[in-house]
Amino acid sequence: MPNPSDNLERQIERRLAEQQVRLTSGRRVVIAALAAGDGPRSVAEIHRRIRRRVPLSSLYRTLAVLEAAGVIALHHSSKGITRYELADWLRGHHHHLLCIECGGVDDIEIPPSLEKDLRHIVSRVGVGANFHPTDHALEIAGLCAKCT
Amino acid sequence: MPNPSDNLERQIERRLAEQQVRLTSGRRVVIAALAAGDGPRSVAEIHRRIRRRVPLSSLYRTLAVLEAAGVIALHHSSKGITRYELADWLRGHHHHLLCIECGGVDDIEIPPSLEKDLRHIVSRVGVGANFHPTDHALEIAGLCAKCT
DNA sequence: TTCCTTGCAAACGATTTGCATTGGA
DNA sequence: TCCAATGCAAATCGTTTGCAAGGAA
Repeated sequence: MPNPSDNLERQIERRLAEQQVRLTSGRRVVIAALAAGDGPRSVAEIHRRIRRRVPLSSLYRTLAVLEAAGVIALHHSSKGITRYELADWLRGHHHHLLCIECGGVDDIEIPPSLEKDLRHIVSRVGVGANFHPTDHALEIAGLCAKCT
Repeated sequence: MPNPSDNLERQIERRLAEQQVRLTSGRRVVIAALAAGDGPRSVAEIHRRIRRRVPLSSLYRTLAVLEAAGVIALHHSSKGITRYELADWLRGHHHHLLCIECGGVDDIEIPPSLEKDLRHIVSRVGVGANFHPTDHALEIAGLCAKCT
């Protein structure tokens, strides 16, 4: 039985090969840590999760390489903390829930009908502002289930 | 004829007085710099704009105080740059346009009907995710008029 | 072999803090 | 007056880089 994350890894392998970027063991470790999460992770969180098997400097370089290759994407949230997550084409278009109590960030996929409405809003705003939208993100702040 | 920014300053004075926070000359300078902009400003931009009359360390402290008092709000955008702007209750609820070419960030107010649709989406997403929304932000990335 | 990648340590830029001084309510 | 706010310099934090050593094509 095919494991969906096997498939994910194969997609990433193909992408990196196309871009002539080597998939080394350290890079695999970092990708696995990001794939395991259900939201964007900070560099410090990734570092902790992989139990420091990849030194910080290499971790930063790895993240930069993967971002340039389009495998992961940056997310900017509270307190100037930079977070990374798998790119949309790997994990699907989604939005974020930011808890104002615990500071956590979670991914959320919204139903197609709502996503359609949202795209409609974005395109109308773009026309009105003489701006050409290529992407959008809805960030919802509030209290998560745990902190309610 | 009353100047709208006089009114703004009075609102801020009242708010700070309520919170027993002193409105010193340095803080006035910083607030004026933020009120003059039409989008969130980075610390470096503010520092330049006030011609270094407030040293960096004091500027950081001032921004922290104003944020705690609810007069200004943080905004997180590309490259881990932290930006500040007047709080929503002072400048009205709005969203952001992020240019992927020049890195600029601009404020945009969207028409009430679209804002209503957006609130509707947010509340439906919240219910579905067992999350209690208190605020939302639509960040639209793309090409600004200048960079098209 | 030939580059690319890694690890370490040092460098860097942004932000924070300690402390003595100044200034506002 | 009296405590909060300021300015400076030093400390700290997250991130980047130079360089020599290790590893994959």
